[in-house]
Amino acid sequence: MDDRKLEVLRAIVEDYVATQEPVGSKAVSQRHALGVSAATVRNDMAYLEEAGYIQQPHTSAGRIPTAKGYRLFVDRLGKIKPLSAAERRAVHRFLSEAVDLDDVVTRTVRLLSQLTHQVAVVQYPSLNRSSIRHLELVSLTPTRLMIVMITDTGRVEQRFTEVPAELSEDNVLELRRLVNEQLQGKPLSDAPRIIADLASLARPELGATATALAQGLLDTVVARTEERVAVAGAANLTRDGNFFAGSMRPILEALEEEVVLMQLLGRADSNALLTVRIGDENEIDDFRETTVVAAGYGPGSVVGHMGVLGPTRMDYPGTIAAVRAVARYVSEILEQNR
Amino acid sequence: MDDRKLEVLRAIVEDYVATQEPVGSKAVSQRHALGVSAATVRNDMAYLEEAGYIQQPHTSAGRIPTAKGYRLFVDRLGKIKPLSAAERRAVHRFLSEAVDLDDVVTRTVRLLSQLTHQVAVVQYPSLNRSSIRHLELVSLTPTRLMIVMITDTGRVEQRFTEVPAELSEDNVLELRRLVNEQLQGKPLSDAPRIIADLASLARPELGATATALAQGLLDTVVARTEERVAVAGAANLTRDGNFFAGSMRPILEALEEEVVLMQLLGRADSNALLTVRIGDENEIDDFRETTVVAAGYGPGSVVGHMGVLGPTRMDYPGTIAAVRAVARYVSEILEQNR
DNA sequence: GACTGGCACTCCCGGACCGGGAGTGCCAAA
DNA sequence: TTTGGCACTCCCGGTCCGGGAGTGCCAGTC
Repeated sequence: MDDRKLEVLRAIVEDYVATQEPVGSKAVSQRHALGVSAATVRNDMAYLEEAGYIQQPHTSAGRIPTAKGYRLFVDRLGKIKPLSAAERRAVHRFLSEAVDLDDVVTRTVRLLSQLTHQVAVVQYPSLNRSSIRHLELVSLTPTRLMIVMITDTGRVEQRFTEVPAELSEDNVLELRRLVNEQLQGKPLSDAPRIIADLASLARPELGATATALAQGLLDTVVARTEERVAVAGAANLTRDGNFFAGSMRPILEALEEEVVLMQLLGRADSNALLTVRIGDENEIDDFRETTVVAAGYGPGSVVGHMGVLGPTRMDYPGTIAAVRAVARYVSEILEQNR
Repeated sequence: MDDRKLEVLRAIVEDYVATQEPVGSKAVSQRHALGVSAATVRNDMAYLEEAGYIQQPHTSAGRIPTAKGYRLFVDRLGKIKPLSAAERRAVHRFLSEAVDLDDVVTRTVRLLSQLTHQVAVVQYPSLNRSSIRHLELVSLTPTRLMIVMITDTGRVEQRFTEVPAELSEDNVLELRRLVNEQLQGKPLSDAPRIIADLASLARPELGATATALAQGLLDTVVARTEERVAVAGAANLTRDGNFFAGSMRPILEALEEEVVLMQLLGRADSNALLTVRIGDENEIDDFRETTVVAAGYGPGSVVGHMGVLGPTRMDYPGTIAAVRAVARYVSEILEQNR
C-alpha cells in the first residue's frame, strides 16, 4: 500500500467527518495538496475500495470510509490532537470542585459529553476492586437495620435489613464494632469469606441476629456487584441532522441498561489504557454504526471505565484526546482521597 | 354547551389519541353511537372549533383537540381507568423487592415508564422536608473527613471535608458523638441554626476543627438542597412515528437538567394530590406540546414528586391512574421504614 | 327549530416524471 | 504512471397530477 493511497484515505476520512457527505476525487485532489490530478486519485480510490477501506453509497456518488477504513485511520494515520491549554485548565478546575464521589462522576460525564459533543458514559468505581473503609449500622426500627458501606474509592452503598430479634442501642454498637474489626480495610473480593465466619464470632445471644446481618452484608457486597453507571449528552444523538434517526430508539433504550453499557465500555480484562471500538467491533447489533472510545481510570490501578459513544463518523483525534485527558484527571482526583 | 357536543369532543379526543390522525365527522358518527348523522356532528364540530376546543390542521382535514380541549376532557369527561388487579399485584411485588432508597427510586421510575409508555421522572425525597437520622464521620486521611448523612427517608448524602489539624481516631469519635447528640432527629430545616452553635460546644482544642466541620455539615445539609431526580424511558420519545421529531433535542436536553425537571414536576407549594399540566400550562417553551402528569408522594406528608411526561395527545385516563397508583404504593413503602 | 342528505369545493398526499449536477470508469495520449 | 477527456449512471429537488377525505352550506324533512 502506497503512501499516497494512505493520504487519500486520510483525506476522505477527514473530509467526510467534517462534511458528512461522500467525498469525490476532485475534492480530494483540490483541498489536500497531494500534487496529483483527480484522475489519479480516482485510481487510488478504486484500489482502496477494492481493499475494503472505503465504499460508494451508490454508483456515481463519492466515497465514504468503511469501519475498516476508520480502523486504519485510527491505528496509523490519526495524530491525536491534544487539548488546548485553556481546555486543560477548565477540565482541571471543574473536576477539582467536586465535593464527593457522586459529584466527581456527574461532573466527569457532563464534561466528557460537552468536550466531545457525544454521549458520555462513566462507570462508578467497581466494587470488586475496592476495599472497605467503614461499615455503619443504623437502626431504623427495633428489628430493621440499615447497612451503609463506604469504600476506599468514596463510594457509598446502603441496604435495608430485617433482623429476627429486637435490638437495643448497645447491641447495635457491639455489632458495628464487630463487623468493622473484621472487615475494615479488606478488599471486597475477600469479604464474602470473612462474612461467612461472622456469626460464629458474635456472642451467642446475638447469634440469630448476626446471621441475619451477615446475610445483609453479603447482599451489600456481592449481589450489589451490579455496576452503576452515569450517562449524559443523550441529546447529542440528534446532532448532525438525523444520522441516528432510524436507529435512535434502540440506542436510547440501551443507554438505560447498565448491562449493555458495561459491555460497551469494555471487558474487565482489557488492560489497554484506551480502546477504540469501531462499528462491527462492538458485538452488539444496535451499535453496528457506533464507535466507542473508552479508557480505564483509577488511582494506581484501574477501578472503572469511562468513555463516549457516537457515530463511526466522528472526530477521532479530538475524541481520543478528550477521553484520555479526562480519565487522567479523574485518576488524579481519586488519588488525593486515598 | 350541549351534552352531545361534549360527547363529540370526547369521541374526538379518544379517537385522536388512539389513531393520531385528525378525526372527521363521519368517523365520529359511525364509531360512537351518538344516534345522529355526520352532518349534525359537523355542526357541533363547528361550534367546538369556534369555542376553541378543537382545531383543523388544514382546511378539509379532520379535527384535533387543542390544549383547551384536552383540559375539558380531563376535568369533566375522562373517567379514570383503574389498573387491573394483575397490574396492581405486579406493581406491589416489584416495588416491595427494593432493598434501599436508591432501589425504590430506580424501580419506581422504570415502572412508571413501562406502565405509561412515557418518559418518567421521580424526585428523590426532598432533603428540606426530611430530618436527620444519623451522621457518620469517616476519616480518609488525618486531615480529610467524609461526612455521611442518613435521613429518615433513607436518603444518604456524603461529602468530603478538609480540616485544619490532624485528627486522632478518638477525636473523630468525639466529634461524631457531638454532632449526633445535637442533630439526630432534627429536621433539616432546623439544622443550619444548630450547626452554627456547634463549634462553641466542642472542647477548646477541637475548636478550629469543629468550625471546619460545621462548614462541611452546612454544605451537606444546605448547599446540597439541590434536588436529585431519576429519569427513565427516554426511548419512548421516539414512539408513534416521530411526533417529537422536530422538537426532540431540547426535550432530551431538559431531561438532564434537574432544575427544569423540578419545575415540571411542580412547585413545592402545590398541595393537590395529582396535577395534570397540558401544553401551554407548562410555562416552559420547549414543552408547549407536552403534558405532565405529576403526583406527590411520601409517608404521611409529601416529601417528593413523581410523574410522567408525554405528548399532549396521550391516554389521560390510563396515565393518571398509573401515576396515582404508583405514588400510593411508594408512599406505603416509605411508611414501612419510619 | 333541529336534523339530514346532497353537493361542490378545498387541500393534502403519494406517485410519476424530469432535468441538472456530481461523480465515476475507462481510454488514449503524454 | 499520470493525465485530460468523455460518455454514463444515478441521486436529488422540483413540478405536476389525480384520488380521497373532509368540510361548509343549502334545501328539504320530521
